[in-house]
Amino acid sequence: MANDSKPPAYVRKDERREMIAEAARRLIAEKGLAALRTRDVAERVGINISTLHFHVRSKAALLTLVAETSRDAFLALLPPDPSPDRDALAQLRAEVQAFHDSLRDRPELARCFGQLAQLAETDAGIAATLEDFTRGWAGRYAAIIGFGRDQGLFRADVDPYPAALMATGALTAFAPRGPGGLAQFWPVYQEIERGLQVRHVEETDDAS
Amino acid sequence: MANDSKPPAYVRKDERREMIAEAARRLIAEKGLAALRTRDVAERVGINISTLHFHVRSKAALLTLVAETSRDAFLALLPPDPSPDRDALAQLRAEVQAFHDSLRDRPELARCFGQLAQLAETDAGIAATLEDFTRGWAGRYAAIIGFGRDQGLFRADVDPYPAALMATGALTAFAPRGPGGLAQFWPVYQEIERGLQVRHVEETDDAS
DNA sequence: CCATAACTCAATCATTTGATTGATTCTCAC
DNA sequence: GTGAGAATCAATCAAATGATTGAGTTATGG
Repeated sequence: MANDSKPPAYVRKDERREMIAEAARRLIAEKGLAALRTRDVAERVGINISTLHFHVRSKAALLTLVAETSRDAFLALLPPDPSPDRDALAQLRAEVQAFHDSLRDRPELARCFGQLAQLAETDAGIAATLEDFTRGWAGRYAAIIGFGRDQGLFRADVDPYPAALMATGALTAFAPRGPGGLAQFWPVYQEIERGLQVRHVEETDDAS
Repeated sequence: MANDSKPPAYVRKDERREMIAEAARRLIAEKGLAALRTRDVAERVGINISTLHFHVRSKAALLTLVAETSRDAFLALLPPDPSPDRDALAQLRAEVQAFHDSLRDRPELARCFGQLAQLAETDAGIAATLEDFTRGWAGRYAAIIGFGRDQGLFRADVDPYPAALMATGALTAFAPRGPGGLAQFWPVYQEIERGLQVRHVEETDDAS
């Protein structure tokens, strides 16, 4: 035995890069992007700094790698693409459930996005990666909300894209240590859902 | 004349600290917290590094100063405190308008909060400053929404605090260079408002 | 088995960066 | 005016940090 205590010393480039990205992602989520040091990343992976630089040219390249792999990892957690043929409310709930689970099981992902956003100001590549992701993600919500409106489940006067920005924006607020962790996640979602749905019997009997 | 080209060389401690905080705030908003250098702050203020350290003990103290002054500056921009005696919808709109204007006129403030959030993990003082602010800010929305419910303007089944988190979360998403700047700000608010308000005539005539 | 490529590391560099020291200049109460 | 305190700066330090060099070590195709 004694092979579980000794990870393989030699690892293929692709796999090593993934290990490096994962370590960097966690460190960013833990201590913040401002405190990210290439040395710390190497140490967490269990390799020498020069080995890290062999696999990832520079710190900027490392951040690009983190952005791309985080985006891919996050997208892989999403449910099937929106469809007009399925119940929109169920699709919305599945979408939100997937996001909730990602916050619970892989909090580094969403936190990384928040941290990397500050690089978007100066790094065009990261900006593109992030914007593509954000647009695509909100786009899924917009599609579902549009289907729900057409299905008569959601308000007829709902504007899908702004409503999608509202929903994703509200939920994104839970990424960086949400108010009381995830305790308020579902109550907040309940408000989103109630706000979108058609209400059938609502009377104003005390109007002056 | 020629007094507009030569700022006073000697400035009182309080004022200098405010100048330093303002410069740091802008730099954080521009290049991100990760790229903040005490040298750059001093340069922007137009003073020597040692002068900066004379006024602000350390970089950590600088960040604490930035957090506190940003909180104060932001709170000073808010409308009068919520009241059950005034129209809740008008109060909500005033609150959102104030936030919108702060994003437009002093974007450093909201951006700084986002950047400083990453320090909350390790710095308890900054964490407290930020959390106090967030709780208080969302609390205003919760109060207004509660009043609106009691006034019959908002849904009877609205849960004020989660709804407030939904609203502030959705609007906060515009702080770090929102999707297309502030272009989508009011459409998103429209969705929030519609979601909160009571709807009077909504029929389901195609139910199966 | 061997040679080549792929991977790893110890040692080191050149800058950057937060911070200090001690001298200098300005302000203001008296 | 003048002296004491407040504010400023040039010069410098020590540590941190991104990156490189060149010499090992391991895997793999032939």
